[in-house]
Amino acid sequence: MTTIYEVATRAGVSLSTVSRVLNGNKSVNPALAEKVKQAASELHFTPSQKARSLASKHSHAIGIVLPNKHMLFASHLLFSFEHILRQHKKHCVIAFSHDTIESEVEAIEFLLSQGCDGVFVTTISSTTKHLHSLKDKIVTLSTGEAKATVTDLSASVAHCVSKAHHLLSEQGHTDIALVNDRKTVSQNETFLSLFKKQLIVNVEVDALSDPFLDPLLELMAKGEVFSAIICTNDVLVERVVNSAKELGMVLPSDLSIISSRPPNAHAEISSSLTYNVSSVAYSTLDMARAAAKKCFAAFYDDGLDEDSANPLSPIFLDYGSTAPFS
Amino acid sequence: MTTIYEVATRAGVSLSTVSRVLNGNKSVNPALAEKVKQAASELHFTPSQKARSLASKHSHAIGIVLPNKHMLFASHLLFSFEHILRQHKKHCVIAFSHDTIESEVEAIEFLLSQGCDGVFVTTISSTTKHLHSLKDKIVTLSTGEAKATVTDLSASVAHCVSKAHHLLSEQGHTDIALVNDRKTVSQNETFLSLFKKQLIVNVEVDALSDPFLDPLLELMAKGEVFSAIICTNDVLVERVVNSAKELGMVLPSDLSIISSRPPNAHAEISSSLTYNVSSVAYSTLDMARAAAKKCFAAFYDDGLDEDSANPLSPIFLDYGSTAPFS
DNA sequence: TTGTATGCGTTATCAA
DNA sequence: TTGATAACGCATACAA
Repeated sequence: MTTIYEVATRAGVSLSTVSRVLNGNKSVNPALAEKVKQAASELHFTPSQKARSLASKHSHAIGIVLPNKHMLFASHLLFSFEHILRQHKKHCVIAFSHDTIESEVEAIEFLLSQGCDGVFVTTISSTTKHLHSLKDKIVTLSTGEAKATVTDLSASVAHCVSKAHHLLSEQGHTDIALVNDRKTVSQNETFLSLFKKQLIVNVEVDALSDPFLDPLLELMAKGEVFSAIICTNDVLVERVVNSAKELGMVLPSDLSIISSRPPNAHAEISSSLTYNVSSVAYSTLDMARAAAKKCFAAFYDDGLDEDSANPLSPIFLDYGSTAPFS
Repeated sequence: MTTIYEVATRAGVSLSTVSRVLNGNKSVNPALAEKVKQAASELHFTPSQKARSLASKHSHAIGIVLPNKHMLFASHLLFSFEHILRQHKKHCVIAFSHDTIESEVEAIEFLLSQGCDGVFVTTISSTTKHLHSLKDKIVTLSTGEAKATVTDLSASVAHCVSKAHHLLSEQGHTDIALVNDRKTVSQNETFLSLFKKQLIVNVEVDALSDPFLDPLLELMAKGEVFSAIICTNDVLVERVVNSAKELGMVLPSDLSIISSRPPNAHAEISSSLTYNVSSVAYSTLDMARAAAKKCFAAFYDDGLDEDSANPLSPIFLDYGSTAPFS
């Protein structure tokens, strides 16, 4: 392994000059700088991360806590996250939480003990007192409404529902129904006020195992008319679509259906659906970008500048399952 | 951060004694050792990986190259791999290759430049000359038959086919057919000799897009009888199953069907199948174990001992789609 | 068996 | 602007 010292001798300067040039922050004589760069490239010099992280405060390693082995969503997020990190010459150390708070804490502590500058948690985002002491080393993906005490990436299904509602409203729909399986949404007065109370069906998550559960029929039983439905879950969408077809409805002209994906779901169409459903969801790329930015700001002094100030916002994926109200 | 030196003073010994106790290799006075452990735990001492990796030769970081964002198989492998690594106090740095050789090389070099002791490559496993120089730092998951020049984990679909054949033979089947989409298998004389030539259907991968392709009909057209079929691909299985049902066959009594999964597929049943198909595949846990073992042996002096010498072998997942021949 | 001293390859702090 | 030199926290060869 070639060291900074060898580069120094070859360039005829001291090692501290080399360090300055390579880190490029301090002012150096351009002529010398050129010499150093030349020598460095000739020797194929690669600074030792080991030494570098010992001498400086940072290891340039960022930990990421992943949920479990079925990481459909997380794999996309991880992919983008790693891509961004590598562009900034930082690397990504992973650890799985096994969907429990204890294991999540374990994973975080492990990553930190391994020298990570900080940790990005994509899972439960529990913020126990245990973690409170190292909160400035943690960025979480907060998918709920409850704010954590750590730096978090706020992404919520309520925002998605809101965006979906907005889109439908723009298309002229006034009677919009909500088929909801989220406690967080059903408690969020702000978003619920967008809907007529009668046009909301709340479905318990465990009730989904009942194959006879038919949200569409439940809605119709209320005797109200509606021209569009927002579902917070793909299974619910499937039920509604199938039911609508059985009832002889023509989609989307008779009924606009839109899926409002939770933040930790793909921003991609579900292959199990027989009907392509438009959806409102967060882009994993956007999330990764936002997460990286938060991490850089929290773990390092110099924040990532880039095209700044684009808050995390749901995107609309139009697969033609909504139509203007006529 | 509490250092080894503080532990030393508190325990009333020198720092080298502390180092010895904590690394547990050299002989130390049990009494002193106890003191040191006590002091260490009282101070919540956690050795700095940064310093440790600079002073010693190892960073205790192992890189893993993942294929792409759709990592269905790799996520399971990663999960198990990380679990094993963490048990041995090593951590897992990831990088994605984007399914090209160039990006794979990039990923490997990046991981190595970040100080990883070695890299486990789960993807293309190309072994260009470029990588040959650092072959002792690379373990690959070789899913083909072609041996790489680096340390590799040999896993092949041919082994799976062989195992499937063996299982069916044990059940009394003598006329076994093979529906194959793998070039590597169709060139492997050893395994093909298990089958009667007439009972082999080779399907080009791109031919799978043709919905009228019916391997079962092709087989039957050969005028031979057979009581069992081995498929090297889930799509093929689906075709065979559907076709068999249309022909009025009762599964599995009329026909045993078994899926011989390629090494880089889940060892889980595919949810897209309407019929549960038994399969022969590698367990991702086994693969992770084997990979970890190879990595430890290649990157560190002390190999992982554990229950040694269990070579990677396909497992049988019985979902009842095979029946004894009668 | 234990303690001392040196080195690992950088970054950071001083003088010059 | 540059160059010595001191950390960084630990492992380890060597001396005691």
